[in-house]
Amino acid sequence: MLVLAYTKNSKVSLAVEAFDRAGNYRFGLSILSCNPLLSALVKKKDIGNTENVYKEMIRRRIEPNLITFNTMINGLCKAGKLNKAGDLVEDMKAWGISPSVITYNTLIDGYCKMGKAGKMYKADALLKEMISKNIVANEVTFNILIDGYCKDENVVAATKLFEELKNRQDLVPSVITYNSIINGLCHQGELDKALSLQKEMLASNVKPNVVTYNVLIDGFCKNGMLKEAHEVFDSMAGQGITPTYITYNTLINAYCKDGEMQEAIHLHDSMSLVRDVRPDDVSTYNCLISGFCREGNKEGASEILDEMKEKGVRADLITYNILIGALCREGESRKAVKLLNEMLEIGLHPSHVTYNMLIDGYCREGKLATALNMRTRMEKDGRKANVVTYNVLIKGQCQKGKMQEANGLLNEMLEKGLVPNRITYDIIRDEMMEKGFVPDIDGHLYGGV
DNA sequence: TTAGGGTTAG
Repeated sequence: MLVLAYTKNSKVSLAVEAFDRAGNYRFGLSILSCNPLLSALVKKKDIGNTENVYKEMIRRRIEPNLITFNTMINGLCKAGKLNKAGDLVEDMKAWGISPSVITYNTLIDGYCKMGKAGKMYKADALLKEMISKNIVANEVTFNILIDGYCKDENVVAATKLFEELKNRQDLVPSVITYNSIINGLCHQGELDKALSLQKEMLASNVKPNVVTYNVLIDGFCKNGMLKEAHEVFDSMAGQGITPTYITYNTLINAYCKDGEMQEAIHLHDSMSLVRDVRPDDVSTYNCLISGFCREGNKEGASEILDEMKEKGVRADLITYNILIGALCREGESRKAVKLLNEMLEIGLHPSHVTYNMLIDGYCREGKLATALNMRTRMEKDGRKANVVTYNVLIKGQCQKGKMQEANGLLNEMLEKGLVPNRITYDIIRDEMMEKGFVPDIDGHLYGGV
């Protein structure tokens, strides 16, 4: 009972401890406590403990049910462990449990959100497999695929599914469907189409929500139409929609990127006048710090940091990343490493972004050996080198004229199954080919050059 | 089980 009580009170680590103790004292633990605990751990993105609790459940012969498997598969997908998630589908069958529409939706979403080429092909294959097993796709299935195609910059495929959904007798598009497709259109710069879909929502009795407005505001901002973005923002009140801190962050960030720090600060100040909007979220401060750093205004940035301290708002991973990035770009990698150590001291786990910026910082200063040491440190910290890491290192080697070393890194990256992106090709073209060096790597790379 | 903002390489 203790496990469930702690889980319900969001005391997840205490719940895990109670779960462990329950094993030793042989207290009865039922699936009714285990499933919520697994679900809470997944929500906390604590995949390590999620997997441990699951293994322990099996060891203690607590029989998993459909919800257990769906929760586990969701957790593994969110952690990017798609293969393990697939294995669990086989496990559940062995337990005599058939995958449900939720199982398939979860897996399809996992593939949709994976950053790999051809992921939508895999997602579509899963959809076909699901249909072949007479499991009927629901509105969520459509939403997941529509969003996946939009993020894959294939709005045509997304629109096709959207039309299919509208033609179905048993299903209707929801606000989430519309938001996904409006977001996709915004990213393609098709603001007119996005706005007409917003009108279509009203005609179909689907009420736009704050996300709809956030997406439109961001769309206008990212297409350099700040005035129009502000107009959408101003129109919210008339529709009875209250902006959230995300709405403000979107606009504040756009003004920061436009170099209009005055307007950004003004917006931040005005947040405190709106009911239910917290002006002291760390993410809003991050927008402002990033804005000041971008224009090289150190005083501005430290004023914001001081204000955060005054108000008791703690810097997070992204705050540190912004500051580390700024120092690295200014050739102050040593100071940046001090911040890296500081974040470790206060218990913040540096991300790929943190390490990649530091590696890039050293490369910019021509300190290639130190850059490679930083990669070692990164991997010791459990962050595997990714495409950005290799791009940065390859460029660093090229700029020092070390073409064989650059080529070696390129091969290494391909051997690890990392997929080169547009920037990799730009580096090869601009740095390698330009210097008359022909990359001595296997054929599949040339397709994109 | 699904949608929105803030940090990296050009």
